[in-house]
Amino acid sequence: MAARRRRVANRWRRQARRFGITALFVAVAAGLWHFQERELRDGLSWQGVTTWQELTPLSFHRVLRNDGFLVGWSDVRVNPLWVSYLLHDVEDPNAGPRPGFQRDWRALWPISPDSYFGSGYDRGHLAPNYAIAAVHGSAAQRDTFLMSNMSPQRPDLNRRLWQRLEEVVMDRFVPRFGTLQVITGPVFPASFRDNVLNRVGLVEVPEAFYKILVVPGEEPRALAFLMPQRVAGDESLDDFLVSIDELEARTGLDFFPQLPEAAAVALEAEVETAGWGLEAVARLPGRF
DNA sequence: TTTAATGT
Repeated sequence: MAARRRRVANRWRRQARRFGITALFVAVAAGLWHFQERELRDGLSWQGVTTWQELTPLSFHRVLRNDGFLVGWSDVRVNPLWVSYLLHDVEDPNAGPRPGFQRDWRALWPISPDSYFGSGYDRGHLAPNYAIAAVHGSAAQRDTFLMSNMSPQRPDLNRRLWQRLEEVVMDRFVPRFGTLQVITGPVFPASFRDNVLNRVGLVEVPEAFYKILVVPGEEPRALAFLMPQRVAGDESLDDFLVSIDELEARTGLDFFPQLPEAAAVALEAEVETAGWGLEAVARLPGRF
């Protein structure tokens, strides 16, 4: 009788030890994953990964790590709230042929490549095809065609004004400064009714789009644009300059959470165009 | 320098 009780107790002890070892292994593996993931994210962002100022259902998002860029994906708005990437000067910039749009299976909702069909909106890249492909290669280029990198854009914005801005960034600013951190994304209407109803299928339609350019360094400089959906397309780019503070107020995001307060004030409070040579490129004609 | 994308 006593021998049998001892056998049972021993079996339980062995089970407990086995469970403990498994739990320890899982904890260590999760810790290693977390540490490595944080390193990889930090390598794709300047002064910290963009996050919300206050956590609400509309500001909640999760970070999708792609080849060459990060996406702050919202399953509530069914949009990227921001994308973040680095561009640097390359010898012979060129991109392969456009690989075609793909569903992103990490998204909660089924957003297929044809889900904008007949809506009157373009599948607008946030992380751009050409610049990402030229700097980060063809695997990164394929990732820019994931539907998690798209937001509904009016054709006159996407193909004209926004395209001109993307071209100036890659062809003028990147060679001029060597390295550029870019954060870009949509701005949504304040009206809850629009948030719920103004959608292409499941995808909420933004009212505007922002793009932030930062030249990293001891004394970083930044330029920020806010462009509405309805544009003619041939406007001067400097018509759309805003401060980063204004974009943080409109989006509820903190774009550079590790930037010290004094540096943030210097960089974000005012529109400062000195040194960018914007006047020379603000009216360059579109490609299409 | 076809770096945007639709609809056929």
